[in-house]
Amino acid sequence: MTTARSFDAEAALRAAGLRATPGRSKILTVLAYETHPLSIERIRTRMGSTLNQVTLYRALEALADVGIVTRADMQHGHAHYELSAGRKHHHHVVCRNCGRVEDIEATHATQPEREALRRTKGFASIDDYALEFFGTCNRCA
Amino acid sequence: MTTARSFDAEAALRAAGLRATPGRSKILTVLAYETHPLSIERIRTRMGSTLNQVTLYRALEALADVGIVTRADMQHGHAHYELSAGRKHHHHVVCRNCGRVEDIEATHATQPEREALRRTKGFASIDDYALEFFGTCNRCA
DNA sequence: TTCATATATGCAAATTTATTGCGTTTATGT
DNA sequence: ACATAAACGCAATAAATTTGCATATATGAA
Repeated sequence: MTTARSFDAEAALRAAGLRATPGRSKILTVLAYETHPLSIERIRTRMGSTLNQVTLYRALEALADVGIVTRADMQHGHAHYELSAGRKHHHHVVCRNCGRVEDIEATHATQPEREALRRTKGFASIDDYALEFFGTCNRCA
Repeated sequence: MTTARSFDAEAALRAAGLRATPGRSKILTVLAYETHPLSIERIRTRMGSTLNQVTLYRALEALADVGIVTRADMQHGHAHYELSAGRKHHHHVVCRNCGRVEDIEATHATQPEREALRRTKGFASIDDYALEFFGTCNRCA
């Protein structure tokens, strides 16, 4: 399994056909130490904010396009990203009150993408899915 | 089952403790005729754009708070809303290329919220979830 | 190792999406 | 028909994201 410490950002980038620039490597290193999806703002501060805002947006878009990171929506009004490479697909539980996020393992025995594809009429392929739960965390309850 | 034609917007509003204003009723009527989540922009144009932008945002927030509508994220960079009152929980399949959306019925035998709650450590309750699939539609394939 | 070049970055500006404050209007219960 | 809390509209602002273009750099080939 890919752990935070052993994650090789540059290798992942090159394997995906992207250039291994310092900025992108730093982004991935930051994300590799996190267990939750981070907002762009957070990624920025964790990086030390050397990378230009626009570049950060573009880098995350590129990383998402090749599947190294995944974009998640926590209904907070802005995008969140997390490392997907080397991680098991998992779901998020989001506190409606304070925004706290907890990961839970994927619960499905079967691949939900397959099941979903069988049920659609107009789709040729389904390659990913996002599952978010919403509720109240213990601290807010 | 609640169909588009029979949906009583004013009754739904009052039952939820909200005032039945023309603007809100119109929003719900618009949504009732749709099978997909609509962007705020779309809702606005479908309404005939009499309602102020800010009021529209606030109305949708209020409607989402009481559960009449549901907010969905199609990874398009802005919020989408659909009527939830009277509809079965369902999922969305989103085309990454053109944005086309197709609904599919909920596939789970058990309530996923329950399963999720059992698996969390820090949550007191989970009352909703969102499941979106991403892929390529036939037309774009 | 140097070089050519597609790729990535940075800056400034613009756009899109969403929010706030506040005074006025209106739906609703009495 | 009245009082009043809830909604609304307007103007301004904030937050999130994107675009165009000039410069810099990672990478493969010579």
